[in-house]
Amino acid sequence: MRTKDSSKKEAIFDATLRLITERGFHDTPTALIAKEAGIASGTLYLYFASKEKLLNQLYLNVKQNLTAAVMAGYTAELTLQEGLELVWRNFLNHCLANPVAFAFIEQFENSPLLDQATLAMGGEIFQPVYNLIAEAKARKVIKDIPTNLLTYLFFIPMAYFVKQHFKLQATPSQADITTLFQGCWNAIKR
Amino acid sequence: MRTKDSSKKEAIFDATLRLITERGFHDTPTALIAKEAGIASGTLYLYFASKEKLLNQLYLNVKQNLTAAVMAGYTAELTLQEGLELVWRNFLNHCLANPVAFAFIEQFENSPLLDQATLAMGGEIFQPVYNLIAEAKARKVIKDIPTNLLTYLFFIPMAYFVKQHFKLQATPSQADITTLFQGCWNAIKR
Amino acid sequence: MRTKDSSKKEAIFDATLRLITERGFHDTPTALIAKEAGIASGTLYLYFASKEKLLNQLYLNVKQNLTAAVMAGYTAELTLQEGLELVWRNFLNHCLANPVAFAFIEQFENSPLLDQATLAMGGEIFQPVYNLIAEAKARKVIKDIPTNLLTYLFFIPMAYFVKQHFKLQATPSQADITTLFQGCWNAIKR
Amino acid sequence: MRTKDSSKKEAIFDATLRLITERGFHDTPTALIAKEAGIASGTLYLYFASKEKLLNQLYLNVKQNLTAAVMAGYTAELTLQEGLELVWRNFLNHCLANPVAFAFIEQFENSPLLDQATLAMGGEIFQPVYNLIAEAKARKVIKDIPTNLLTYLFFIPMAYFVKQHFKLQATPSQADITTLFQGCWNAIKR
DNA sequence: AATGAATGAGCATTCATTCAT
DNA sequence: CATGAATGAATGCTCATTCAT
Repeated sequence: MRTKDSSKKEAIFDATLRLITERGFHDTPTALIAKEAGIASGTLYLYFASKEKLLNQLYLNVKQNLTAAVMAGYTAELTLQEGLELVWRNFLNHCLANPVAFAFIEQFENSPLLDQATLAMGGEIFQPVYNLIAEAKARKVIKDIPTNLLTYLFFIPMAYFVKQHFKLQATPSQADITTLFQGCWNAIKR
Repeated sequence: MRTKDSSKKEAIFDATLRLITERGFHDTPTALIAKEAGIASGTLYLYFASKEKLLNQLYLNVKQNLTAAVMAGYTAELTLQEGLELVWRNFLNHCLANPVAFAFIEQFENSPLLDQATLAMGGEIFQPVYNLIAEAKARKVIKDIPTNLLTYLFFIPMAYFVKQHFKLQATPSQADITTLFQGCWNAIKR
Repeated sequence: MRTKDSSKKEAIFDATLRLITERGFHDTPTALIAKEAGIASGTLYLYFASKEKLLNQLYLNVKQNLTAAVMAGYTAELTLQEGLELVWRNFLNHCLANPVAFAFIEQFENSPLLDQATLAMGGEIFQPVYNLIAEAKARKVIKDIPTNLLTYLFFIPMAYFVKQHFKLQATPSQADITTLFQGCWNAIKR
Repeated sequence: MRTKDSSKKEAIFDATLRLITERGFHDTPTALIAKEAGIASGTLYLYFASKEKLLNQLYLNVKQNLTAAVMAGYTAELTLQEGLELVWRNFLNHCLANPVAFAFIEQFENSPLLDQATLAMGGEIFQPVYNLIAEAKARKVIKDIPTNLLTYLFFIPMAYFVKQHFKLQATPSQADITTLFQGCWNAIKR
């Protein structure tokens, strides 16, 4: 008996991520995913119940990695403002370093394949970041307005910025990044 | 007066828009679009060379309507700050009033079906809005930073805000809208 | 005493019989049979060369049990007429008590999976019953017509009767049973 | 526009009937049915919603033909006994002439693919035959026992007889047929 | 002997597009 | 112009069977 290798799950995730962002959900047959992952087409169904389930699990996996990267290096030693900037830059850097992952999240969140349960879990994954925002608000470092609005103002322009660069296959300049951060910060600071 | 042709094209656009946002690209067969548009399935191909072309043309059409709505009511009498707020609120209101159209733009921009030529034309359509931003920048009403960054900071959080409300089927409060506008404005103002 | 092997074979037979009659041939994967039998999917192939072989062997096994039950209690003390009635009622009772087994025989005999060799062996298994018929014929208790016709006339209406009751999940009344026996008997008696 | 030809439905029925009885339900892919029917694989779905629906409709069609054949030539001029014999022989002759159709009915009635609605309709189709039996009973030509039992006693042995001959690819003798009829008649006559 | 992960051929069904009418 | 029947390539998924452990 061969043992069910968890590395195989990773291989499937990798192949899927690459193919989906290159070709879209449609036009990415499971047979192709399997081939790229180096397994037989049927084997995929040993690890995932359906293509849809695979995609949803991949989404969670990618989002988990994103959150981990975003919170990396955060310690209580940092001031809240420093912490927020760290998080903002971590987010940006992770997206730039993993444009495929980020493109997938964007694409999948706008797709009917994302099921409600996964959406909910995806929200929870991001909780650490929301907590940081909430604390900064409580400590009066940033404006006292709804947390979701703070998130939109602080992160979304940057996310869109990254997406545009990915689409155009361009690399953003440090100057632009700093300018953008200033703008995002001004939007929420006290 | 519309010719017979263009009215049929409109019918196809309408049907497509509704179906796509309800069911997604992948679950919207051309046969269904034709049926909803009140024509035979083959007739669709007299007006559009392929499903992909139809979608790209629809995208342009929707974006055109959005731009028109965004610039509605703008006159030289307004100060630039007043003009920007008008434009911002027009954008928001149009999206809220046409959530289907907006959802389609979002979904399509994150899809590999959007071809490069259409993407470029879509950018041009929005030119009037960019011009306003550029002028405000030149007149030192807002920061002197790249126009694209200004656009992201000023519009994108609001667009995302609308999208979230659409997903949750909720109506945003006037208070949130005003708060959000303040944030967007703070991000770009001098 | 059963060896370890034969008990496993029995377990496979039991599981197959139950599953096939519940779900039909086409919806009963070998993997499920193995699971229900408490063995690994590969193990099944240590006992049977293929699914088809398993089914054919099961058919023989079930038919053997049926024949044994049908002849149970038969002794030389009985008159031939009494013997035939005993056999007829044994048949009916066994089928009612084992509707799953009977349904399987019916289903399998009408399936292309039944191979010629098995069909022939199945006929031989029933030989004791044919012998009884033949003897009754020789002793002029029943009509002097081909034995196979006698079998059809005497048994088949009852078999069909049981099948209908199984399909409708109903239990036949004693009155109907007696009436039916009278009919079957009238068909063959001198 | 090509017109939806009803002869195509017939062609599909014919091809299905032949293939199913030759190879069984499994091992008869829709693609093969289509090929044999001289149409493209997708075309089949223009005429039948699914393979299962096709099979159920075919069953009804075949049963209808059987009933029509069974009642052929029946007139009020005949005595009830003559009528019953006509019907019995019609049944036999139709089955012998259309062994494929008969094998299909048998196979399908023992399959989980037969849906409840079709089963019910199939019963109704046979109503004329039941009526004849009921009338003969009322007129005291045959025994006063439940109609279903009369049907089993009168028809089922013959049906089984035909099935055996079909399986063995043999042709029954006139002598056997007459003998069998005598038996069936004795089973139900007053 | 036993396991169960792995295989890959095979199948029902869909759908963008074509074309005879 | 318009129709909708016809096409057939493509796809997600199943399952009997094999084989490394």
